[in-house]
Amino acid sequence: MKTGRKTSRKTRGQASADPFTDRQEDRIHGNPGPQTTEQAIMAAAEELFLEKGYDRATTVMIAGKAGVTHAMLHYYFRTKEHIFMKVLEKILEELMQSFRPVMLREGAFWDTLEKGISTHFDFLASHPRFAFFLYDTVVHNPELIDRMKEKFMPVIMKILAFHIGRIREESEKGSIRSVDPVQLVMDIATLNLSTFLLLPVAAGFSSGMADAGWMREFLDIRKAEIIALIKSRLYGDI
Amino acid sequence: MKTGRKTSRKTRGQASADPFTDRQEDRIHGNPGPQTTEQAIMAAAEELFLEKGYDRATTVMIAGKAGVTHAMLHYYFRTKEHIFMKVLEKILEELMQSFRPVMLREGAFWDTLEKGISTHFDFLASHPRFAFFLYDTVVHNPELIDRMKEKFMPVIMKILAFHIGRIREESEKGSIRSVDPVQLVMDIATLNLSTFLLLPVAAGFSSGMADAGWMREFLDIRKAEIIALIKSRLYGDI
DNA sequence: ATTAGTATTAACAGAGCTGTTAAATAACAT
DNA sequence: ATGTTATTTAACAGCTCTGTTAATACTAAT
Repeated sequence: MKTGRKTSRKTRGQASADPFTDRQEDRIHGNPGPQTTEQAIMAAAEELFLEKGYDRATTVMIAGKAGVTHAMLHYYFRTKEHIFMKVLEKILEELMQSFRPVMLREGAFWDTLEKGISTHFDFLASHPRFAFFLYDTVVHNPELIDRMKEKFMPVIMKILAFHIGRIREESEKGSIRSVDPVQLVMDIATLNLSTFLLLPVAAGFSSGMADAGWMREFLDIRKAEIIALIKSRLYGDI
Repeated sequence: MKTGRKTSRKTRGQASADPFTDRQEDRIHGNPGPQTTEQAIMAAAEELFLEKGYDRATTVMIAGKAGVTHAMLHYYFRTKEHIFMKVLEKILEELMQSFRPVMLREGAFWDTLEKGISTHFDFLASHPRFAFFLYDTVVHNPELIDRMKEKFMPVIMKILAFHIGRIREESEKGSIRSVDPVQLVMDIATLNLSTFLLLPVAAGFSSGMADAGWMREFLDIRKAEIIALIKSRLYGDI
């Protein structure tokens, strides 16, 4: 045992021969069992990038969590930036998906808007680190976001334009109070986002955060409060 | 010229002999002129920590901005953490100071609250990087905040308790709508903070951000909107 | 002018991080 | 079995960052 290699080698499904050209497509289909090394690394990367952001999630940590050497990360994804982009793309894709249903609703104005607020909030709740992750990336590695912009900006703009347009109509019609539609959308976005941005801080304040149910309860209250805020802004009453 | 030293050496006022024990107190008094090296480093550190946060503001950069070698930073402050704590303390002190006047007002409820919102907002506006800086530190280097907690937590709690108490009174008295005081304070804090947290993002969206006056105008509108939101939440009307 | 103490620098040490590579091992086709 | 290819590892190279140190320049007091 000259090299000091670990005794047992884990056996995973094999990934494609040359990961960069994807020559062989011998991926296992619906197999829920043992991941390929490539998948294990992706999963670990997603977890760690969300938890720590780009800079503080090191390739060594990611590989460690996936149970391999960090050389494997470079073997399959070549650079840290590469794998980060894959993770980012995946997460943004989920965000877009979660908004699709809202866009199709053409019901009463307030119902649609409330549903939009609620959907946005629920998406963030089901990805509690997303707000932090996105903010951290925008602030510290904006160039990584920039490369995604052309792909996702149009969708975001469409969603914003949709709601802004409807708010403007109602405002002109006089069925809601006169508001600046852009400001109202900003109200909603910042209230929702900052709930999750500041969640760790809020947890620190909460003395009884020992119990697991705390967060669920807190988020329910918070969501109701945000909706009440916006509704009273638009209608006066609740 | 064996050592390759720079030709002209800058002459600054001298700081104390042994900076750690402060043996000599030969600091220049009201002198607004040339800073001591120590002061130059502090000023550069404050600027860079606010701009980039703890991790990305390197000792080399700070010293460079102050016009000296990074060895000087360690000479005067021993470690990066030391100088950071000094900067943090200074900034938090300013924050506390800015709140003092609000605490003394005992006028009508809404006037006091509006003044509180406005003061908080204006403080953030006059330190546009403060929200980012604090958030970045809480998230990435919480241990640095922890060491400040015992000093500043009581003051923060007092301010919060003051407003929460008054909101609760009014709510029970029936002069405002029934609200959860904690949620309302959270509404205010997150609306104000996130305005500045997301300022860079907002600037990116704003097409006409070329003109310098943009930010001033944006912040005025935003502040009015936040106050309107809270007021309509409490009173229905505006 | 000499000297003692202060301020400053260049150079280096040590740590952690990303990315590369040669060699070892496993899987597989023949 | 044998050879070919895919996977994996250990070791290392190069970079950046913090902190230290020995040597040098400056200042002021005598």
